[in-house]
Amino acid sequence: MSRAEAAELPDDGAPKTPDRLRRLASRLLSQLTMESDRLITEGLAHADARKWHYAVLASLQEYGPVSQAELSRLSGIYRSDMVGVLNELAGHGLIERVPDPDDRRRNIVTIFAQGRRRLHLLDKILDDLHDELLAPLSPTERDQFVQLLTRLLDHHTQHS
Amino acid sequence: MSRAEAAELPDDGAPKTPDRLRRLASRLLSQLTMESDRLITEGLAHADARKWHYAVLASLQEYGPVSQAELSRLSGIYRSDMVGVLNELAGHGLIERVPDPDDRRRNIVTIFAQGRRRLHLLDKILDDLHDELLAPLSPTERDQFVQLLTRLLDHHTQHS
DNA sequence: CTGATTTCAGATTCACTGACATGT
DNA sequence: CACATGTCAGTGAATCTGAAATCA
Repeated sequence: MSRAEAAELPDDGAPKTPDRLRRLASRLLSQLTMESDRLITEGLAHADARKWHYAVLASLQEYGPVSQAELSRLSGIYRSDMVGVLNELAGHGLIERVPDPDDRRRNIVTIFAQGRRRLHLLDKILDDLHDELLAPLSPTERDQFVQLLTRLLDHHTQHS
Repeated sequence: MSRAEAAELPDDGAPKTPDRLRRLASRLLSQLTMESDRLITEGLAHADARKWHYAVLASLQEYGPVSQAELSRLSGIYRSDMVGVLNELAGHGLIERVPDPDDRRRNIVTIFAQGRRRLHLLDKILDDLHDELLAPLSPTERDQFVQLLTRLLDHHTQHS
């Protein structure tokens, strides 16, 4: 903490850390996310899958049959984009979409056995990919990292 | 090392954490980064600035006059997109771009006094925005967070 | 001739909006 | 009437590719 001022003696103040750019949380976040997205997207592509496929299958597995709008909220996909994802999943025989007799606006989406198998496969793939993503961190640090991310995200999704 | 097999016992197995979706580091990262980007972009927009402006000005301040290609490496902007950013900055009288007499392919980019003033302003704005971004974390935790991000990013930019 | 620099023109991807038809 | 759902068409922004002109 003693080497970088002086750049502007009199009235400029600004004793900012020299390489402040490389410590900006927002920049680190977006750069790391780009690497992460690349890694995940490529990894899933080898299995001919996309991350939204996983998000939808996992949500279905966890919450049982739900409407598309509900799925949209659970998985974070826009309801306009959900259509395409479900078309792909249904095209591979992983899910089924049937009209809800109780509320005829809705489609009820159900996961098939084959979809569950697919989910398990993607689970394994994602495990490996996250091992690669978090490689430099110890198990404890990985937990810390996820904890910190979760708290930040919760804070920002609550206030909005 | 002891929890994740057994996935194949009778039929469904799947002892996966129930809300595994919400613990996936990659998902947390991209979701948080979206919030972060929104926050930063909007905040800077109030001062009629973009994040690349800051990145370029900060790089210039730190490394002195450099060529555009060098700036591109330092700030992370693509060479192709650097042109537009520099045009904007030059249009506001914040920087200067002159051909290098020693290597006539290059332009040498220099920051003006007004650019330095602008940089200090953006520094303050970004300080506040990061305070908002990291609000739920204590000072120690913020350091931890930045540390973790840095280590991860270093690891992945080295291996590629 | 290989390779670097600035620049432009365009592709691609993705979150996001708006609107419409249908139904509650 | 206001509001929710599924669908489609399209915008805007940002990353990234490719190539041309100039020069080392």
